[in-house]
Amino acid sequence: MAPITKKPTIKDVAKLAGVSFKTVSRVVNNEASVSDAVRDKVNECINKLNYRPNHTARTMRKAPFSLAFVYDNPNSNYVIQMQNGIISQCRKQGFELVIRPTDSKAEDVGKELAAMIGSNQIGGVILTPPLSENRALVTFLLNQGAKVVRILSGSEPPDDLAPVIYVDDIAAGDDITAYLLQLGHRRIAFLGHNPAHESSRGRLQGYQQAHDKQGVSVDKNLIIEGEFTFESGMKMTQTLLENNPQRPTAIFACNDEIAAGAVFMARLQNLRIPEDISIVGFENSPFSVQTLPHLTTMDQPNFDIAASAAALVISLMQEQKEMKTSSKGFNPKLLIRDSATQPATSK
Amino acid sequence: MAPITKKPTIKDVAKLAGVSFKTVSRVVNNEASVSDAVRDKVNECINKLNYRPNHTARTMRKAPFSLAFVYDNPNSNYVIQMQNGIISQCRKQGFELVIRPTDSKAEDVGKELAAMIGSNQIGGVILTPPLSENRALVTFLLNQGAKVVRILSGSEPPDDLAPVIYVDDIAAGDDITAYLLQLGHRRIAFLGHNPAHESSRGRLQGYQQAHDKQGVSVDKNLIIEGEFTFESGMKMTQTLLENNPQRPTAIFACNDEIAAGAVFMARLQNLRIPEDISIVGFENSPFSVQTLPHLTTMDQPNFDIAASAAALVISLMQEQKEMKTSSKGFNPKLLIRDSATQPATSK
DNA sequence: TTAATGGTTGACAACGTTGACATGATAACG
DNA sequence: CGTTATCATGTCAACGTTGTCAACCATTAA
Repeated sequence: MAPITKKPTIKDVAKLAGVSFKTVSRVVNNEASVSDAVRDKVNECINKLNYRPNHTARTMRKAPFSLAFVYDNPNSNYVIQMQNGIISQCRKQGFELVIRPTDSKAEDVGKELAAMIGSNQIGGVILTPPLSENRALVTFLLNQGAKVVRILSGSEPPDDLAPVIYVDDIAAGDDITAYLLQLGHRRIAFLGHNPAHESSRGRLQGYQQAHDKQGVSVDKNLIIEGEFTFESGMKMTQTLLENNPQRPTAIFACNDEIAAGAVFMARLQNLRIPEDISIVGFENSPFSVQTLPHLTTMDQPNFDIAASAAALVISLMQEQKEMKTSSKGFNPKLLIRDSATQPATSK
Repeated sequence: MAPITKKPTIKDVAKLAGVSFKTVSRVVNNEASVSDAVRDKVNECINKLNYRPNHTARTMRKAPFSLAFVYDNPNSNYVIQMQNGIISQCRKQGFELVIRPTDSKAEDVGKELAAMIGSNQIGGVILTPPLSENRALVTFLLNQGAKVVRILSGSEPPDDLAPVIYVDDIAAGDDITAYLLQLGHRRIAFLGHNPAHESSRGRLQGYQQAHDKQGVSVDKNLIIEGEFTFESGMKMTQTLLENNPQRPTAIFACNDEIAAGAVFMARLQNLRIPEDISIVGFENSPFSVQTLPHLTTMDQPNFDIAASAAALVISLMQEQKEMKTSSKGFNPKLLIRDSATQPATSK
């Protein structure tokens, strides 16, 4: 293809087709009242000139066609999955995505985003935890005139501020704990307790709930605090094994990265998995297949969650109404692989 | 902060300050000939109204202030690091980043990007391997009128098509191999050979080169083909150990993920690291600290590489000249941690 | 035959900004 | 004092598109 000299405009197309540029605009926007003959001729000229409507001019005359994805999350896998989900949806609807990583100083995020909204670059924002838990930020963004969708942990939207895509960590924590209990485990450790972390709280609550349902009591010594990292997973496992001479028969790790660390540490201690100790993860991230054996885990459909959030913001941007009722929930599903089995004693 | 009714424009500021809107424009753009008194008053009014220049209108009148980052890479850590580096630079210079993941079908990428360039959304593109190796794509994008910067493996730019940020994998492969040789290793395995993968080729070449310099011959059986993944790292290690009764004393893994897989598998085979076998990685990714011991590796400054690529595209977009000479090279540096030591025999 | 209808099309302004140019005031110079 | 250069500011068109409204033509109803 030859180098282009200048980008063709709607007027160039109009001249070539012998119609007014307004008619071309009508064709481009698929408006009704254009005769078939004219429509065909215009389309032909558009192709001939390789004309692309100027996104910028369009945005100026109408509304922004871009949305922002704000993340403050050390987990690259999570971010990339979310990002890909959002982009996939954006592409389908002709929207563009602008990325905004941040360093958790929520105030600065607010200012920066306000600048982007104020400058008409973006019309909508998708927030993930922990940013999405910041109600002040949400309110602030709404007041700036942006559409906001939050991705949150919970069994229902916490308020009517803005639509929420929620993931039920309690039910999921319950499910996977129930699975371990049903296998016969009675001493199940919980790795990754973190009161400041919404998902961690939810999963722990589900863990507790499943025990209660079965009338099994929880040994508090088996609940270990830590970060959502591989390294922390190793350390927590070490702590767990050192402090509990009566070894737990199973470990519920709060995410796959912790679980991978737990598998690694357990092997270092010459424990076989799952024969000596069962280990389950959470999220179905790439980490879950970076262990031997592969992890039984909860499959959390991040891509779909993100796509669904994107679809929601876009619909908010298109309709002018508020649609506060359009929240949607996702339930992670148990994904059985090879890292959990019946405890030795019950065999 | 109260909900805003309508975004203030330059004219609102002008009215409030009692000057013409052109003067406000001058203040906003930091142009010279504005008296201090007026400048101060205008700035005051800008703050009072919380005015933000409309990015869209600006883009239309001048040139696009956005660039695209195109990736086709399964490695989330890499993508996120690059992305963060680019964004950090963009932010400094008031540019915006648009993300474009793709599924390696180069032709579609070209079309999509052409559409974005044609519609004036973006003025520049940053390409990473393997997309950046596709000269047809680069030429195509240049012909569309975009500025292009490629990130490539090599010791110098391969051509004058467009500026290149290049990472010298050969020198780096040489460096880390030389380190192992200098420790006394004579049987060093190479994991992750992949002729289709530019970086893999370069690192292997460096590996060979270091051996040649020392007059040490390479045992071809120690060069194992595979993917850049944890799982492949495990498999390659297993193959390596099975096929070589005379065990290598060190492993050079083509990246940290492979190395982590190697560490895991070596442990499964009851090998101590580094006492029984030294293992080094490449990239200094998060994987390099997700093993015990932490990996000696080559530190590849992805963030800085990306920031530098971004700075380059932006300068190309700003200057109208071509700047074909502005390529820049990076050399990964040896990062010594705990996974490599002298071989047992030489102790 | 005339008026009303409905489907196509075009003329023009507008979005918010910057660039080119014009104007007015002040300072510098002979 | 008159002329010119310099600085500060303003006026207006333009970027490429869409919204508003008017105009046109062909058909149908009265």
